[in-house]
Amino acid sequence: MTLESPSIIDVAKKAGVSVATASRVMSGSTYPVSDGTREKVLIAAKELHYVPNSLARSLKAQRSKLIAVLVGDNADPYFAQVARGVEEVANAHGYLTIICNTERDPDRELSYLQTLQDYRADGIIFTGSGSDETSVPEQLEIDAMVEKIQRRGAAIVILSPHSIQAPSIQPDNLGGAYELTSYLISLGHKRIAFVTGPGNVTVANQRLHGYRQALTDSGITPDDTLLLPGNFTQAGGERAAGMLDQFPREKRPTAVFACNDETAFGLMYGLRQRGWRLPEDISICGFGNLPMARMVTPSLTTVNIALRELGRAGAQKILTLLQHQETPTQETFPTTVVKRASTIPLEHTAGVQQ
Amino acid sequence: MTLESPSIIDVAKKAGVSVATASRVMSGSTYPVSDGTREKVLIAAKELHYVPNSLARSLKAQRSKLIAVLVGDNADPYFAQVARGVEEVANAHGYLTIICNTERDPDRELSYLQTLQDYRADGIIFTGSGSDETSVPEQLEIDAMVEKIQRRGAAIVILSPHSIQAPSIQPDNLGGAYELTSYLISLGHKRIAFVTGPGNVTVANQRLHGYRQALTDSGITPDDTLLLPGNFTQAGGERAAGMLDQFPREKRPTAVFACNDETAFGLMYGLRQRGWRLPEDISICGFGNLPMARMVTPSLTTVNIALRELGRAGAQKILTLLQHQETPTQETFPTTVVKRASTIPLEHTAGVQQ
DNA sequence: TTGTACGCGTTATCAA
DNA sequence: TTGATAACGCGTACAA
Repeated sequence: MTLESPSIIDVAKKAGVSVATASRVMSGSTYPVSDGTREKVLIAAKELHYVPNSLARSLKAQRSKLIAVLVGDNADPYFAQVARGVEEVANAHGYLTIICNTERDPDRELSYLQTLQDYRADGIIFTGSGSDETSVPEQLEIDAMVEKIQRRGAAIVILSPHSIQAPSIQPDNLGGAYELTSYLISLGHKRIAFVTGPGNVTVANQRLHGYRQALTDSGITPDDTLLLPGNFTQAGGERAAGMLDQFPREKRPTAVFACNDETAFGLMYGLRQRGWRLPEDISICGFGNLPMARMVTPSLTTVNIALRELGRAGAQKILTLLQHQETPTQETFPTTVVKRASTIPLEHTAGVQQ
Repeated sequence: MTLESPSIIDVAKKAGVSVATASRVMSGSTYPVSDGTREKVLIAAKELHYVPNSLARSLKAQRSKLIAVLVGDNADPYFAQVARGVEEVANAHGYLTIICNTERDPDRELSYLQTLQDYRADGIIFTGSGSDETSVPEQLEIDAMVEKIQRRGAAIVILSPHSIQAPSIQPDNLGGAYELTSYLISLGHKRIAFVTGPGNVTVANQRLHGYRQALTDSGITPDDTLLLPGNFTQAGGERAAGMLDQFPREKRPTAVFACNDETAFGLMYGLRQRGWRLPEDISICGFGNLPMARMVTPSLTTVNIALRELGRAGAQKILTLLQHQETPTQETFPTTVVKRASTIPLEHTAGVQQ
């Protein structure tokens, strides 16, 4: 019983060959090794239960076989799905996946970038922490860090709008929001409220723009009193429900576009708590098509983003970049409207004179 | 502009000291260094934007500052919450968190253990992949691998029943299920169905035992025709709904205990699809208290497990073990019944003669 | 086809 | 208090 794990030296000794030869066999080098020798080494390795030390290997090779995914919160279903996709592809190619919860805090983001540089992470995937504020004090440092990481040869990919410069795959937030709003309009709705995202997160603003554009294109003037502040959380949705409940009856919107599903869930819950009937009293829709969107009552109309697939695509792009192969700098990821029971025609909405 | 990141040699050169001295300053060693020299090194390091190479450091120190969490699927809210807690504590102590999706497949579990051994992961947290079958062919290999990892000095902690030998923190599944079932009984229910978990996953069986025990203790004979097969997923819950719908009216249960929340969500959805009214036609409860449990309609009665806190506790235990400090081998993690709207007294249930 | 010997970036041991 | 050097385990020029 060996207390220490055996090194390649032990394998070489046991096989009666040099370390170089043993290494060539174990590392799957293309270097020629005679079949007999190869066999001996493999047997020795098996008998010793030899496991190569990835740390040493990485140190030597200047690459770690680590891929990190930076998310706001891995317990948020949106990020969880993306991370799952990343891990799938990473694992299939022999990479480990590191999870980094930034809590949308630039300080934490920067701190993680430092650490990932320390570990010589081969790939870093940003998802969903991008803010409009190009003027956050940390931005300069983050940019510098990113550049440094890229110079080292690591690959960076962003899966949502972000101020940094890197290849990206972006869900079509604007298009999805436009289509979804158009759908509401096609149902007859004109007074459509919008629950915003946190502060100046770009994704949320893209959806807001899509919403506005669709209204304008249909000859409806966007009404800013119908903009309710949210923050991508259920709690934010519940607060919006409270505000909605305060509207004078004649000014009430007949539909609400919550800028993500979580918000829509909270909104539905909050409205029902206050005695509203859904969808009779108001149509509601979200964005993201989380697994629960189908399950809630009424089932939620929303915009589908194939999140797991997005994660997979992101990881693939990292791998492609690491192989110095060509890949588009900017890719758009399609979104599609999913029509369900939470949105109904205006004429079926309660309190609407036919 | 340097293309390569500077090493400690560069720092030493620039500061005009030896590598040893530079290292002593940078690594925060307790070794005495004169203030002047220390200053010089720190300035040089700052100017060069020196970042220590964690790989080399780990290789030398024989520890990686990596903590891995093995989960069935990180997109499952249960695991996502636990992983979040792990990451919080890990990050606060300078560790990176690696996510490993085993898909409950022993082969993948084994493969990941190998890789984690390669990387000299300092801590490994198992959560929720434990099965009753001690006879899976891989079990022997997994046991051997685990022992090897522990011999190396790495810490292993399990957060759910698992066949391997390691310190554990176990949610009180049996107690929670017992209490929850007792609550249903106190509402007057006698015909209580149970939707099981996948195959022979121990967690699910613990909950089943709690359910049975509570029935027996109340003088109700458990009826195996009320056991519906599930698999911890929404789809499983939907299937169970189909089976429930087939029951002859007089044999219908008046309440269902779904052995996790996901299953309960699917069950509620499936029943409603078939025209059932909830909770009037049947009381439903789950297990886990996921964030969505409160938001569904009707809000779900369930058993709370402080999952994020469980993850935190697991990571803490890892840290404690790594410092060779005392920590209980077996800890129980409390669970509490959360009463909500999805369960009602028997006499309020439709079709029940008063 | 095989072996020798060095370097990857740190830290620890020893000597000065 | 400081410096030279070995070691961690691996891969690879270069030599044989």
